[in-house]
Amino acid sequence: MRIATWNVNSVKQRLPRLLPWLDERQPDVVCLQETKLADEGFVDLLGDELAQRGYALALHGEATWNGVAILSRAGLADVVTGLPGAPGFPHPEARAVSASCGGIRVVSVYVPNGRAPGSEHYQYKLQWLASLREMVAAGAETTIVCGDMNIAPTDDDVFDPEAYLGQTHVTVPERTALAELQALGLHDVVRDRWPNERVFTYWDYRAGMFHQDLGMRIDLILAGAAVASRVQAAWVDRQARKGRGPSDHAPVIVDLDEAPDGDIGPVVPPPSAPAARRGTKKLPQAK
DNA sequence: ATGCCTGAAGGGTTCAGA
Repeated sequence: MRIATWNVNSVKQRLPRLLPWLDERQPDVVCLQETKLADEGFVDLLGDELAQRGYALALHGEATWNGVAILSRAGLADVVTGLPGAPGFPHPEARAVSASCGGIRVVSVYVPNGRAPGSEHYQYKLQWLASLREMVAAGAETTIVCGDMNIAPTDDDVFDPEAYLGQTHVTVPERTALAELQALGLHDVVRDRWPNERVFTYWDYRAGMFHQDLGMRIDLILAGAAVASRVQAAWVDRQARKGRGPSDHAPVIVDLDEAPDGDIGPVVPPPSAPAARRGTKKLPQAK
């Protein structure tokens, strides 16, 4: 089974990239973030296209901002929108949706940005993460949390730690909140697979940041033990960040072996070649 | 000089993003 997560930065703007990407990568489950569309608009825009490809939808969107979804052709049951008890800003925002897909509890999350350390939005981010942890704690073993965490787990996950001093995404409280979530038994499958590689998932649109590979790794797939033990491959699909009209985030993809009980296997054989491996050469750092 | 892009809302500009 192939599971992917992608912050598309507007599903409406990304349609010309999203549909070909689905056809090429053939994910069985897709977690989307920043859909920026209410559920009715989502269905009107691409409900038919997704149905043709065999995907069932779990949507939790709103107009203009945020918005998450799960697309699945590996089963879709027990959909829960939002996080129980999660704070709002000031009202609850569309930042989480969960569903059971092929025996796995899949959670698609778009963690609040935080804006500035110490700000109201930053406190909101930390409280929201505590609510996420509480929900996942109910069954972490068979859960996979996928999405834009808006936290770089370590300094190895940013192109230049000094460039982010005093900013969100790298502060100790944020990293602690992420570590507490992972302490439930969730494995960071991409870092586990590529422990010493330069791996990013987000590059700012401006100033040729992608071209220079000046990015951050903030989109994560965190798998409970029963899921992590099945990981065959885990990688960032940098191809999707190239070319015309990309999102500023790249998809993250994980392939799982069949469950030991034969619960579900891949519906379509996954493509053979992941994105080209990159070298480990250190690149010039931004000023 | 965080607002060098991008997207959204709504209007001839502002806010948000990380």
